[in-house]
Amino acid sequence: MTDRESRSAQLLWGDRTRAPRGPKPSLSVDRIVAEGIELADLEGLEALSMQRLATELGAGTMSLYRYVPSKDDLIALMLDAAMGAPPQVDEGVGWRGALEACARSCAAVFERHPWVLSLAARPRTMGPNEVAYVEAALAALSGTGLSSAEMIDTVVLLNGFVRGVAPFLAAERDTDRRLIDMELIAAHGRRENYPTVAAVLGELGGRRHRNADDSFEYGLRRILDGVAARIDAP
Amino acid sequence: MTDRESRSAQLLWGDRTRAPRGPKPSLSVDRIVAEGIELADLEGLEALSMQRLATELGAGTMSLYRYVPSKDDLIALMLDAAMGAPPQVDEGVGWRGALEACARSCAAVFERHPWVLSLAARPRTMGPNEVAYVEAALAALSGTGLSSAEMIDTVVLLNGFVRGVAPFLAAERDTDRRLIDMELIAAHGRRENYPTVAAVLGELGGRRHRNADDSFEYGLRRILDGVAARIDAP
DNA sequence: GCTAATGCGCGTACGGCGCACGCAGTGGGG
DNA sequence: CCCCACTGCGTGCGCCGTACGCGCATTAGC
Repeated sequence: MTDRESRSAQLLWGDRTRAPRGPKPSLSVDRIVAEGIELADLEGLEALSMQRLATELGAGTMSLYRYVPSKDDLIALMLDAAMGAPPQVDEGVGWRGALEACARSCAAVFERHPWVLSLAARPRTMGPNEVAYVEAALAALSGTGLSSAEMIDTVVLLNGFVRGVAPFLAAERDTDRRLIDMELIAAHGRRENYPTVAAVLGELGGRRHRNADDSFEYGLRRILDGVAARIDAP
Repeated sequence: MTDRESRSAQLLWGDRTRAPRGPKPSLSVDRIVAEGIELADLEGLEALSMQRLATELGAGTMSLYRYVPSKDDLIALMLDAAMGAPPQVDEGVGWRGALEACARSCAAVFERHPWVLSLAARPRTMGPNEVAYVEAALAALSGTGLSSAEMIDTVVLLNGFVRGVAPFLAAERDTDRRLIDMELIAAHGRRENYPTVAAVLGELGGRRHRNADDSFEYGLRRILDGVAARIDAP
């Protein structure tokens, strides 16, 4: 419980009621966080500075520090707020349907807020919404007969997959930016170092457009098939 | 082929021979990149500044820019260098053994160089080593009867899993830092919002230490099981 | 060996960053 | 009504990435 994390943890988990003494605040943590998310969505995390954010809010730069202890804490709040609550799962869809719903909802968040990815890639303390996602996934698995360790590992597996593929999906959706730039490789005479890549990409280039959703669904199905096999035959 | 990417692409993919005119350089791109990796390993990416790096190398800050066009380009070079070459795969281990070797080697890199994770989470242009990993994985799958699209999707799935799961593994290895801090949640009276999480974590807390390698192996097996099912029954 | 061309190390400077500090003013509780 | 907790925010500090250009080392061509 160091100072550094207790500050952001207090804001993440504590209530934000303040003593009604003194003048009314003209801003609020929620408004700052919301504006920060909007700015990060529009121009990326690197465009988010306290000065820029304050300007956007029509306030002085230092005024923000009345609400948020540091930029890092603000970003932690933005991360959890951007996640939002996990989806409501219909009864009767089974563990598989529930996990699919969680995974798809999570992937949708990463698509809407790409900057979340680089933040979620580092170890941190999860906020209420993030833990709620874990709760939903664990609850879905609680009747399957998996052990506690296996349940956690399954959630880790699924969450890891969604977070890991998101950059690939983003790259597949973006027709300009190529993760693997075969022209660049060929231009430097390295094409023969990667024969299989060249062959596979060449064959695919002839086909109609690569669909990022297909990649996601393919991976999701393989994972859930593997988990199902484990559940059915322990 | 914008200016911004052609610069780093040139360094990533081009040869680094220089005309032998003028005085001998006292540094080299490789030495700068290596020192940058060491610094990032020891103190994290946020401690890596050009001034700090130059001091570490016993050079003036601006001297680095004779070798590297910008900090971003340096980081791109560090990323690919930190990946290293993919593992040599023994003949006869089959597609499954080869993919396992790639996945484990990749995970080892992320454990040695945690800062790579936050970089790999954003869309970028892959370097020679990264593409070599893809080549190795695709080559392993080339005799399985999967279509080109399915081969790519499988590589994306596996790579996504390894990258997504790495932060969890790091958190499991770190006994202090908790991704889910149940004491913190309880301290704010939110424990009852997450009954399943509390139950599962409580049951696990009684057991001896959580092993990160177990989580990784569990996920890897489920994924490969799912892929095997697809290969055997198309 | 001389000269011109070239690449090198790096000092200086600029704009922007996060944020510590402290001041002036506001408005509710006693 | 007065006190003081609390507000917005101006100023200033240290650090950041890097554009620019100077002085010098080194080599190619003569």
